[in-house]
Amino acid sequence: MHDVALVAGVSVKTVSNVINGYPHIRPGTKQRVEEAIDQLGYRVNITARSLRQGRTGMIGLAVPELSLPYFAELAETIIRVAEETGTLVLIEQTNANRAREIEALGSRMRHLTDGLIFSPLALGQEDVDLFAVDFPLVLLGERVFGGPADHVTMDNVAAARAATEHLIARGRRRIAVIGAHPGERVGTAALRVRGYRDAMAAAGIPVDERLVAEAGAWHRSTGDAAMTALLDLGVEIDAVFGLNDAVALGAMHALRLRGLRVPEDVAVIGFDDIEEAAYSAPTLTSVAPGLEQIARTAVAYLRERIDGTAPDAARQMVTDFSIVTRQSTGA
Amino acid sequence: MHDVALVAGVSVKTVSNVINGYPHIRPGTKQRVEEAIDQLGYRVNITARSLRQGRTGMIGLAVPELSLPYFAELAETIIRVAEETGTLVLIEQTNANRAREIEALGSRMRHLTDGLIFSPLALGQEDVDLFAVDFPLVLLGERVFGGPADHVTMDNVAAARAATEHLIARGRRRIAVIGAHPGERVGTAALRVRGYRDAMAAAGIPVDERLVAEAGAWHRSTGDAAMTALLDLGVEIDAVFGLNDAVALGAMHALRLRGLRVPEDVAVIGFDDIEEAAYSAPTLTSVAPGLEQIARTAVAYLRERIDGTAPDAARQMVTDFSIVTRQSTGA
DNA sequence: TTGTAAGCGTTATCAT
DNA sequence: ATGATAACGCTTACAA
Repeated sequence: MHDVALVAGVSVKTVSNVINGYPHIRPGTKQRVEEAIDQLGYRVNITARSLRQGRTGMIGLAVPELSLPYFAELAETIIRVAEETGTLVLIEQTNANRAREIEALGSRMRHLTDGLIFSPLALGQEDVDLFAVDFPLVLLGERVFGGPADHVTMDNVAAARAATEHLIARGRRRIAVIGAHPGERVGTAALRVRGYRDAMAAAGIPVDERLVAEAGAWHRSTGDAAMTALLDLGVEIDAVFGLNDAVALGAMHALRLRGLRVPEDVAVIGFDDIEEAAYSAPTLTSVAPGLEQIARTAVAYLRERIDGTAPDAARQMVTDFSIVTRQSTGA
Repeated sequence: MHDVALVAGVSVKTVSNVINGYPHIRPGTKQRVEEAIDQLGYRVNITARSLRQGRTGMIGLAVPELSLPYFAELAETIIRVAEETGTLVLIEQTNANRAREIEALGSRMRHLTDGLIFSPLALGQEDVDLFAVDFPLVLLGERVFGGPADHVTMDNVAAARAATEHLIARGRRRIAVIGAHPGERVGTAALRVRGYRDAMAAAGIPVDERLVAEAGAWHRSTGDAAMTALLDLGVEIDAVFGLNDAVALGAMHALRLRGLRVPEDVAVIGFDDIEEAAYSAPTLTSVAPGLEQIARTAVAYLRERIDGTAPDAARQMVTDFSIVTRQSTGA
């Protein structure tokens, strides 16, 4: 910058003014500076600017793992949306590990990012105080409610209820749930199971507790295993509600191995509407969470916190959902 | 840091020494400093350190899009591996767009990262000069060979040949290829098609050019479309080689719609061995590229360039591959 | 409209 | 073994 000033015959301050679009500059001066910048191939040093301004222009995104399609799609969307305001995204993978999630709230990425979008999977309601941090924070998901940070979530109970009603409307009554977390009060699993129970109760169908199957981590493999265990029980099943698409896809895999047809013998619905759902065999009906809306809201909330234009009180945004009907439930 | 020095009764330099593990410090001094750090909750300001050292401890990763499973898994692995040496990863999505890929080589991320791992999809051999940059760069993939930067690639010709031989060994002769890029000389598609032709020639099977189907972007949707077009031609087909797993999965989807059974009527093999391949219906045989090795090599190469311990000449590493046999070819 | 000077929080140099 | 001081490259008061 010093060199540019020298070449243009101005001071560094004027160079800085030109770079930052300060309006009151004589056109001739501006042009000379810009020529000097081109001539020298000068680029501002973001690190120095960050140090001076106390901001880096980066935000953090803490997710369990990018190899989980939902989080890959979430990251893709957040990076794309953040870029619209010139914000870069630093991704941290927590592996849904408690210690790593706690670390994400105070790690090295702090002081390097202006704020954090955090999707916890191990921390829960009992850890709510950990989210009272002194930097801009937006929480995603359903592990924590009423916490001290902005929160973007969806109405999981209503969405799960709608998913279950979708199955009931197609004549299914022996509906299994895969992915429950027994003992959990809040949290995605608990809320979705509650929605399932609500729908069953409203339809007057008693819930066979054997059909509520646990699966800790929501992967294809755990869905596969849980479904297999369920089939081994020998209980009658005519539908499956996978608490996310991965377990639903794993469950379909297990059903296929047993020679059961989807949807003729067993209808299957998932949750997340990942891209894969549109290409699985059969294609998978799923609850679409509106990723774009989630991402836009989260980035906007965080931006407002960073800029200091947000209200003091923590906000909560409940995003929309819809059901995308595909072959696995008879489309 | 100033405050810590004050509390510990030492100079800032000593605090810095303690933080950076400088060996010649009296144990008592060290302890006082550490206590002061704890007491004040002090954390070093990475931005200031970066400014002073001229390094940020971050590297860039430019990929087409995280919602493509292969690149999500690649990003997952690179982030994990980089973390082992305390390196953070800033991801940039180029959307396989030429302008954005060029920008990735000179964007704002420069000056903010110590180097770049770049997987180009639009730039090719004719752009080789663009890769002669003045910062540490490691290229991934097969778009460019003999360029001025370190390069991690696999032997695509051999791998594609092995994939084709896998099909031939199972008695298939009418083998379609999906995902060709006509007119391309180097580049992933061209190399894999060459491997296919080599295998066919070695087995004495003439190549029916109608079976070499184009698909520009390698998505499930384009694989689906290309397969459908191929079936519309009415040519006989008993196997499909999808040039990546996404097109192979899309092709399986199209086959299914036409009532063709995999593998009985048509065997299918893919490329990349993404996690989904193990759970598709049927499960998909695929060429596994050894992601961990690719990631480790790329990060190590970049690290050595950054540290100045790499040789002057550009290096090229050819990573291993293997074929994972699954149901789609009769496992 | 432009320039001067201070300072962001570190680390490197050089003393001591 | 530790300290004083000068940078790193930029932006922001404030002055002119």
